[in-house]
Formats: sequence, C-alpha cells, structure tokens
Amino acid sequence: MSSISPTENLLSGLSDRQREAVTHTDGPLLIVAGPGSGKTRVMAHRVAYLVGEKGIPPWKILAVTFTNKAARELRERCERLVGGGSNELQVRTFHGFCSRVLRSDGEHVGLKPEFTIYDADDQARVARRILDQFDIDPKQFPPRALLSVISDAKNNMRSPAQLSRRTETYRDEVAARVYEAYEGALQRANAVDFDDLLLKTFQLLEGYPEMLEKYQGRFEHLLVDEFQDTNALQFQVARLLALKSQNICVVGDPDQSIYSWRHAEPSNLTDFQSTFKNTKIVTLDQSYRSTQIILEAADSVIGNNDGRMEKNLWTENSRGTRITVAEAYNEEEEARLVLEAAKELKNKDGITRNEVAIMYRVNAQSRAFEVACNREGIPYRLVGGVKFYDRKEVKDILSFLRLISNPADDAALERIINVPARGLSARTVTELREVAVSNKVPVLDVILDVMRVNMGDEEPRAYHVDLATRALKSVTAFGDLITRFIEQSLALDTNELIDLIVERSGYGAMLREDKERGEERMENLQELKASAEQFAGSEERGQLTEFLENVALVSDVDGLQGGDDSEVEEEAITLITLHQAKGLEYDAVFLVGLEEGMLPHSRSVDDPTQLEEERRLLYVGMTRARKRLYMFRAFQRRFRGQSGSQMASRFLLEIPDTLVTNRDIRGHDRVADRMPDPMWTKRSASTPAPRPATRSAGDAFDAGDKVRHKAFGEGVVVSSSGTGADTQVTVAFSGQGVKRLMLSYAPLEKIVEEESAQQFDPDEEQIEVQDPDLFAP
DNA sequence: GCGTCCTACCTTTTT
DNA sequence: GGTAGGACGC
Repeated sequence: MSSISPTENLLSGLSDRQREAVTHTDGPLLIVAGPGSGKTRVMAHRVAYLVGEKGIPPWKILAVTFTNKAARELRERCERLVGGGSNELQVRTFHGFCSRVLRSDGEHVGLKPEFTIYDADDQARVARRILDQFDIDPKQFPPRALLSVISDAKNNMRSPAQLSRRTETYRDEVAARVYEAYEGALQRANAVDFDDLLLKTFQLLEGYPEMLEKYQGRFEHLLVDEFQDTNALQFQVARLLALKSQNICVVGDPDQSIYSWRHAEPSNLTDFQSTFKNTKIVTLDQSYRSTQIILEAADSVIGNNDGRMEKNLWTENSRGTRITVAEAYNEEEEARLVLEAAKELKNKDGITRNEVAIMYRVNAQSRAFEVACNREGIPYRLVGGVKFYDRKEVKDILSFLRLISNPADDAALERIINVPARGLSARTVTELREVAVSNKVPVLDVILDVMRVNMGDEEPRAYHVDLATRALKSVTAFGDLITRFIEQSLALDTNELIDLIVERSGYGAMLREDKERGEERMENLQELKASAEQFAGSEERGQLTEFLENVALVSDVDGLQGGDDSEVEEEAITLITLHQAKGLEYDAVFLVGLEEGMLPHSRSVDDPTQLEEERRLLYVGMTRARKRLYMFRAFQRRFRGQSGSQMASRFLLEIPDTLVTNRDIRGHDRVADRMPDPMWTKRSASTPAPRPATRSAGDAFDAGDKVRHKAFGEGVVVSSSGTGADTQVTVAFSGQGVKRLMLSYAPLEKIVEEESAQQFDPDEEQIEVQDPDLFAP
C-alpha cells in the first residue's frame, strides 16, 4: 500500500454522501443540503477535487453564490484547500459575475464598459422624473409600485413592448409607458439596475452565439450555491452557461428559501431536474452543527409547511440543552434580558461573545440592542444596518465620482448639481433636463454645450436652452468644475480624487460650516477615502470603475461597519437580520421579536404562501445555533414612535413543550403557557373580547377608585383609558406621585371593604409603565 | 434662488 | 424617529 494520496486526504474527512457529491464531477448534480450538513465544505472540496484530481484549471471553474459574504467564505475555503493558483478561481455573486461579463462584452447590449449600476434610490429618482415628464400623479402611481411592475417584467424577460401588449388595467398601461421611458433613461445614462445585470447578461448569451460559445468555453464547471433563492433570470443564465458542458452542480435547501420577494423561484430546484436530464441527486441530511433538541424544534416548526420535500435531518451530536423561550415586557427589557443571558453564557458555558448572535426580522430592531450594548459596555458587531454607503455625504461624493467615471450618469448629476448650493435652482435643472431628454443626450452634454459657448466658443450652441444670464453663469461654472475633475481623474488615484472633489466642489467648506454634524460627516468621507485606497495603484480609469462597482455590489464591507464605535477585532456580539444570517452559525443564537406582526411579519400574515416563507425564515434562524437557542418575545413594542402589544408568534406554539425549558432567564412565565390566556391577546375584530385583565374581581377601574399597588402602595385612580388588555390606568399614589400603569401587567388591586390584604402572587413580576408626559411641568 | 418649516411616509428582508 | 420632498417666506 502506498502512502495516502492527496485525494484520499481530501476525501477522508467526508461522509459517504458528501464524498459522493464531491466526486460526481461529470454531468448535472443537485445537492439538497439541510442546515449544517457541510454544504460549503462540500462545495470547497468539490472545487479542490476538480483542480487537484481532475486537473481542471482553476480559472475554468465558476462558483456563483447569492451574497458577497457567501462568496468570500467559499473563496477562502477553496483557497485553503487548493493553494496556489486558486486566485484565478471565479467565485462571484450572480450580480458580480454578470457585471463582469457586461463590462467586457456589454457593447452588444448597448453598454459601455464604464456603465453605472443604479441603486433603488437612483431608480426612484429616474421614475419620479418620468412621472413628472408625463404629468402622472405620483400619489396615484407611486414610483415604488411602478418600479416593482418593471422589475417583475424584467424578471419575466418582458420588454416594454411586450408588457404593453398584455396590459389589463390602467395601472399596467401606465407602468408600460413608464417602463419604456425608464429603459430609455437608463440607456442614455449608460446605466443598469440590478435586474438589468442579469437580464442583459441573459440577452447577451441568448442573442449572440459567439458570446455564448465564449463563456461556455471559458467555464467548464459551474457551481451554484443557494439554488432555492435563484430567480428565473439567474436560472436562465446558469442554464445557458452549462448547456454545453452539462457540468453544473447546484446546491440548495427548499426549506431555506427566503427570497421570494426578490423573485426567487424555489421551483427552480425541481425544474432543474427537467432541464438537465440525468441529474444526480445527493441529499445531505446529517447535521454537524446543531444539537438534537435544536434540530427537533426546528423540524417541528418547518413541518407545518405544506408540500415540502421532506428531509430527515439527523445528527450524532449530543441532545443538548432545552430551548429557552422567554418574554419581556418591552423591547428594552428584551434587550436587557438577552444581554444578561449572554453574560451568563460566558460565565457558565464559556461561550464567548464572538459566538453569540442576536437575530431579528427587521433592521429597526437592532436599535434597542445597540442602546443596551452601549449602556452595558458590551461590544457588538452590527451587520448591515445603516449602510455606510447609504449616508448622504458618502452618496454625494460617490455621485461626483460616478459622474466623472460615467459622464452620462444623469441620476448622479442630478444628485449633486446643486450640492452644495451653487445657484442652480430646480427650474434651471428642469430646463436642462428637458432639453437633454428631447435631444436624447445626457444632461452633462447640454451643460458642456452651454459652457462652451458661454466661454467664448465661436460655434453656436447645439441645443437651445432657455436660461437667464445668471443661471448660464452657474451652469458654466458647474460644467467647468466637472470638466476639471474628469481631466484630473486620469492622473489620480481614487482616494486622491476624493480629496480633490471634497475641497474643490465646496463640499468640505459646507461640512466645516455645519457645527452639528459636520465633523462626523467629514470623518465618513475620510472613511470613504480609506476604502478607495484598496483600489489605488492600478490603472486610474479602471480603479475608479472597479471601486464604484464594489460600492454598488458589495454592501457588506468588512471592517467598514456602520456601528458607532465598536472596536475592531474585539470579542463582540453579532447583531444581524435573519435574512443575512443565512449560511452563518453561532454557538448561541437569540431570536428576538417573536410576535405576531413581527415574525410572522404583518405584511405576510394574510397570505399562506408568505406565511410559509416567514416560517422558513424562523427555521433558518433556529438552525444557525450550535448549542444554545433562545427565543424571545416582547409583550409591548414601540413601532414608529407608538407602542402596541401583540400576541406571541404562532410559531412559538409549534415547538413541543418537551424541547423548551421551564426554567427561563429571570422568572418570567413561559410564553407557551401564557398563550391561550386572552390576557395576552390584543383585542381586535377577529379575536373575542378578552376578559378584563385584572388580578382582582375582574371589574373595571373607574376614576375615584381606591387601589393598591405592590410597590407604590395605596392610591386613587385618576383616569383609565383603553379596553381589555390595553387598559391603562392613571393612578395618584400617596407620596409616589402620579403613575400610568398598564393594567394587564401591573399588580394593581382595587381596594374593596371586605377584601383581605394579601392577594398577590409574590413571584409575579411587577412592571410599571410610566408616561413621561405626566411628569412634565 | 435659497433656506426653513411642515408633512407624509416610512420599514421586510438585499444584490 | 428620521428623512425627503413640497410649500412658503425672505
């Protein structure tokens, strides 16, 4: 027997199933991979196997993921396994890959290499201008809604003409008209939106046989991660690329499909088998991540979804600790309890902060945790959140850069043409835009034309612009500013260019005058500069394009988190949305905000399909946990300033009691026990009126009633408002002042003559609501 | 033409 | 609670 070959080494740590997935290299392969089943590991090993064993050159392998995070992780794993030459491996997000293709071959579909990628903001700006132009009332046809119709059309590969042919409602008609104008605007701006990246790549591959051949020949092996989240266009692009070689390996888990709102079509998973004949299917159902209890709980939740491809997830891991389900009074207490428990985890179980994640449905929920962490001095890592590149000042400077890189970028131009104010009023801008639109040229062309003549050029103006002398002067000055920027950009690194822009555009001066936030904003610009520095050194024009592309497509910049002053590389707790948490794992996971309306989200409760997606979202969250899982709900939550209370999430009831610990964190009752109690229900049309939520006889509190409170002693009811569990009672306590109390929670008791004193449950948590207004002078 | 105040809408999740 | 766009006054 010879010594172990590298291949044996590569395969030795894998299970039989995993090995099967790694070594089936010829022909289509579908891997159904449950959470924690070593999916990324298999993909990385597969790549290494292709390179090391099958002798495939790394650059002939394309691995496509959904998020940048996933791409980064997969790339790192591959590099570790493959070693040298792996940097030529193509690991990209779908959008990143398509952008790359279009930068080099986009001219077939009308794109110049420096095309700009429009974000939602730019799209809305374009849409608003079009509505304005067509004299359509934006209140009647919100830009967002129209853009959503356009996005649908693009994802179904329908052109404006095709859309207008199948209009059914007036709204569709309007949308079709706007779509056409929108396409024109983007075309003129040499810009694409996110859908276009995919659509135009598809069109390129579909309509140009030489292009198809080029890319089919370029990539012999294709791997697609998170296949359940791919949309129709992505599937088509993948299909075309792999049509010839048939060497396509897709990995997915239908139970983790959480992007239908972004046109994901989990049915791609089944369609795959009909598209690619002789597909081999490998199911990975052993979890190497979670404890048995966590898996069972997750399984019992997801089991409530209909029509699933059943998977029997199993593990050799230990049974583990029961899941803690607990409730807090409001989001502040929720945050406090979570942090308390996290501290305890560190002391008792040795689970460090790096191994703890708090996951929530919507970004806004992070706030309470940020506040609590800051107060407790606990470092945290906020994933996503307020995106750095979304800050106003950053976007403004980026718009200058965009305009320099792509002078046709009207959205960028309109953003900064009068920032800081330089005498270009809305009227002037409208005039310039109208001239540009009717001549089908970029706005900057018109500006430069005005400037040329105004600066003494003999040739008459190419465009007729109706502007006052003062406005002409301002337009000229702006044109001159941008022209100089463009000239100088040729010799400067992007970070140097940023300096130049900040100083010469007047932006820096504007910030220095802003006493309130100027300094902070300037710091953000310094940070922008720092992020541009990574691109410095390479050929100037290319680096600017590359930097801007990175900004547009890579939103989760590492080391550039928006979190206030979270120390770098310190042991920190992770705050993350459930969507972003997919693919990650932590020793301990806190799922918070498990209330009706939150998870499931209120926008999803009416639609069974969407409800199932919410359930999958929870499933994703639960299965991120290795050892410990906590699930929290708050009785009351502030929502856009106002607070309201909601029932516990229906999903909590789907977890069997046997998997949940009774011993919760701080003596709260288990939500599961409380649930059927109408005391916890919010009164609404669909729920029966709850019985009065008092500890005493059950009758209402009226002004003048004498009451007793466990902590505040005796008092007199001043007023009461609301009904049922929502009842708030204002009470004047002797010596304690006036308090407003939430009846359903406060241990408040009416003093009746014959009643004996001690009626309280000594274990009952007492919580008060104080309305600060009542203390105002 | 510019700044300020007011309002409406926002908030589902991301490339 | 924050922001973007519109109305209005200087």
